[in-house]
Amino acid sequence: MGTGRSAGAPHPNPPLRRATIADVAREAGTSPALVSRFLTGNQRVSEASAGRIREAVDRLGYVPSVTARNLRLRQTGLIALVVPYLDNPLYSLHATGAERELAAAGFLTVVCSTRTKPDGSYLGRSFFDTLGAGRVDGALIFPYQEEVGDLDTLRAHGTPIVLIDRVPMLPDGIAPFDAVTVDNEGAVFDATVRLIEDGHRRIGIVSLREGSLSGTPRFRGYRKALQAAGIALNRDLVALGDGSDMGGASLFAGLLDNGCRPDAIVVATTLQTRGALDVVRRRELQVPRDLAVIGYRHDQSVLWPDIPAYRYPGEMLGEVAAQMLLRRLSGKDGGDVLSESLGLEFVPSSPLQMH
Amino acid sequence: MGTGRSAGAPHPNPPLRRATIADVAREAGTSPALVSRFLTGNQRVSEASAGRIREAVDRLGYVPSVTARNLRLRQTGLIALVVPYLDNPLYSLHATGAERELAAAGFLTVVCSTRTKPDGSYLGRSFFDTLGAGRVDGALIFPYQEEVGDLDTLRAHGTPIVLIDRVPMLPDGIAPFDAVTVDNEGAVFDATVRLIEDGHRRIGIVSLREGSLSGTPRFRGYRKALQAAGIALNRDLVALGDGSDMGGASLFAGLLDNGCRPDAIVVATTLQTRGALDVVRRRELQVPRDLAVIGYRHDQSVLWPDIPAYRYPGEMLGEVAAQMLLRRLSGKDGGDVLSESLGLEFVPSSPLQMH
DNA sequence: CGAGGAATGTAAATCGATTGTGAGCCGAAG
DNA sequence: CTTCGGCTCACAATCGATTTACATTCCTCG
Repeated sequence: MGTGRSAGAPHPNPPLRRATIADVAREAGTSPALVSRFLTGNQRVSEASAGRIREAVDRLGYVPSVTARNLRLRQTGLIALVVPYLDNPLYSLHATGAERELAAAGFLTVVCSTRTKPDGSYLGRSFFDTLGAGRVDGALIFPYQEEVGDLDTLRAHGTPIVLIDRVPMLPDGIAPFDAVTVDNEGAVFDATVRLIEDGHRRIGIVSLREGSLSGTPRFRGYRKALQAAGIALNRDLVALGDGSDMGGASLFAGLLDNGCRPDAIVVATTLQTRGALDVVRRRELQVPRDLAVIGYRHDQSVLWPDIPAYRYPGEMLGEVAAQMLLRRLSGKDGGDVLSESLGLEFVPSSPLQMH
Repeated sequence: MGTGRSAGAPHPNPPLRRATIADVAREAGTSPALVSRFLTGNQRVSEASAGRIREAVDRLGYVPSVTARNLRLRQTGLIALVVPYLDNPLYSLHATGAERELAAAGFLTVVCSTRTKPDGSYLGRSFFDTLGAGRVDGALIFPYQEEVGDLDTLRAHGTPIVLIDRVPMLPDGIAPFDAVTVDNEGAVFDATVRLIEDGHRRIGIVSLREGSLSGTPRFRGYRKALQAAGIALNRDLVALGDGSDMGGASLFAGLLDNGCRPDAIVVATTLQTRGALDVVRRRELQVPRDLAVIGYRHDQSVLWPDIPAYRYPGEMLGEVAAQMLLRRLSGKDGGDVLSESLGLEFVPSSPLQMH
């Protein structure tokens, strides 16, 4: 068998060689170990050495190699933020909140859109594979139904995960994932109750398909509120479907046109609210005179006409999820699943109203 | 001096040890080198070995360590996307476009908001320091004036950079950075010309402060169009200032109220357009009957009332910038600065109009 | 049958930082 | 004067993959 006397790769990529910890050690007349200890603060170093090292460091302009550090420490300093796509204010709000927290803790945020294909279809698990390969230290995930199986892939790799907004059903019951959710049931319940208290009886709802991750709780809130008030559920007043603004517009228009004559409508997502308001404007309806409407909104949405709405706490969602993940990474928490639910604030009227 | 017979750190973080390339080699009865060669495809491997390696790989569920690979190859597979903040549709559009391209090329996108402090002030260069530390292979940067000095810090580290949207002036002239910019001058020029052709003479403009990175070209477009038509510049018709929607609203309202009686107004940013339209609605102006307005928009903005506007190519901006960076990383390009300017498409009316 | 060359394979050095183990040195205690 | 304990510090192993420089085969051809 071969003996290979003097082999080794000299310089695969020799451009400007940055100073290494060894250079610093040499410059300071000490050993790499000591430099490392001084820099990380993991061990006391005599004032004399400390001074010499400090000097050497800025004489050489030394900056430690994060990659080398990562290899040794078996970590990456990266957190993945997995969302369907970023060009929706909702998700960029998540990103904003999460990134702020993570950056403060010294982590970089990697964004991963799972639906960037032109037709908006799912990218597939290849995606989670790259993430699972020790590529990131943890992940914040806004789950879609399709991702469920792949989530398990990731977890099998031991990557800590926090779910954002909703928690999907796994075939075998509830998924034991940490999660920060939103109390959509509560908001829709509250909205419906408000309308009832205002004297409305024929209350319609525009929301997401029942059975979908986000649709079910919303519809449940609606149903419970009616029930509590002793109002019978009228299927004609229920318009569930596509969550886009287009979808919201046609569902809303459908309610106005199918002869059920609602005197109030709850629109249960931000995009659908946008679409619904478009219909309101186009038909020149007077709200709330002709029809009372309560919608959903986030901080970036401009509501016109200016209807009351429940504010989706997007940024805080990202923030809280990040904090939860950081806690988990610190290993402070036991084995029990963490979970938190955020409420939606009722905003009587939109804030961009003063001039 | 010490002799240290048997030292070494056993396992700083011993949880579930993933299979390494050495394990695969052992399992396949060959050497790590060969496995590496097979996996990277850098060298032909006999069909026999290939088969055994393939088998070993999936028997062990081996996934290469990206970190180790990165250390050896002196790279990170990471591209930073530096924007002021993400909770503005504009920037999330950049992110969308960039991320799609980068992901396709096997890079992860790291988002870095430079203005996440509660008061929206600049995070400071500490930020660029972490990036410069070989933390990323390249960066896409949406530059603000304040970042200019720090940009140089980054470049000194040798990190390839592509600027998005605008290129800042450096104290010593033009910055030799690759960049993808937007032809704002052209758009505003075009808008003004359109209004002139429609017979308007008292044409106002709402835009950003002159002298600011983005304000100057816009105002220049406006000025040139007037000049070309032989119309004198009336300072009363010029409202430059804050770029937020609030700012746009008050600048726009100012033009209506300062006695200059404009019969048309160009609003030169997306946010300001949003604010201006808010004023239009509030005062129940009929556009374009009472006043002609041409604005800016991006794919996510809903314009109401429905005025013509120039579409800011946010997503494409991110896309093109990413492609440019990838080209630069591939080393194909020479030393000359790359530069590309994207036009703004004129949209006579907003697309979300059918139902 | 032996030389020459292509095809495959292997050992070991390397990327750059972290850390267990023990060596050297000092002053204090016996 | 010896010994012990406490501080500093240095050595070398390690994280896991890549790659150079050889070593081995295996053919083919003179």
